[in-house]
Amino acid sequence: MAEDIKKESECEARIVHLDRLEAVQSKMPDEDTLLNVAELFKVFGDSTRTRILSALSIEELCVCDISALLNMSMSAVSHQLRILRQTKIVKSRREGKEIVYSLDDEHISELYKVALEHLGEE
Amino acid sequence: MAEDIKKESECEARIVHLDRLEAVQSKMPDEDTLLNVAELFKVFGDSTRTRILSALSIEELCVCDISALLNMSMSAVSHQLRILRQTKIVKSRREGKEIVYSLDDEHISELYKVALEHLGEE
DNA sequence: ATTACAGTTGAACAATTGTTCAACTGTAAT
DNA sequence: ATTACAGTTGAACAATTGTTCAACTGTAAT
Repeated sequence: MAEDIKKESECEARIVHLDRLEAVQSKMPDEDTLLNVAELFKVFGDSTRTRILSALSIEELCVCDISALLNMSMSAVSHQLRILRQTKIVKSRREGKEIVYSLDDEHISELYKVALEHLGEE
Repeated sequence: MAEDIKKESECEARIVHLDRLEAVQSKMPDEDTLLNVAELFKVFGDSTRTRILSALSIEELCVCDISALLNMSMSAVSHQLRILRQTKIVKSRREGKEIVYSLDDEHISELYKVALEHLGEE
């Protein structure tokens, strides 16, 4: 309904094409889904994390290795790995003193590949 | 007792698996490419921008419409559209008093779709 | 028991970022 | 010329975020 849109109490916006708006609104995914999409992309949207994912898409690595590879402190890497772990993008297992990280899902490297393709073509 | 214990370089990291590291390093894309990937994802990684892209993937819209759809000020929307324009993700054209925005590239909606799929399966 | 190592974690800080506000531009109609 | 509208833009502010630092945990070897 137009009720959802037309609510100028706080919003200053005027509706120019009401028909279009209603069509678009009915076809859009719900708010929650879009929030999740944004959240997923946000995790990918940091160069440290992108580099970690790029490395892990080739081979599993321990924190120490990643730290050396990126030339960053283990602490900094560990903080980022926590974010990747919490969003189910990487998983970890202990192996003696080391903790080995790998991608949690093959979907992840696909997303990464699609982005690379997009960049490669312009 | 001034004993000089500290003698390491800037990076504290030790290399644990030199062989692995070299293999991974040679297979990783160059620094610049990874930066671009991160930059692209970063643009997608904001819920306002994700919602704009979701809407534009259905139909082209003017700023006023988007503003009403998202229930946000035109200024806020315009700021985000500028970022999307600068990264070649959307394009705009003037039509009378309005400025109509649309997706610049079909790749964009594909990336968006892959992300939706990923979320749908867990 | 003690030591060394690999990694984690919270607090603190600096840098980045999204939205608001106010002033502005360009177009169309009066 | 003036007015109204659709949109843009820079400065300012608050909120978020990435890295450092220091203290900590867990495992393995002495």
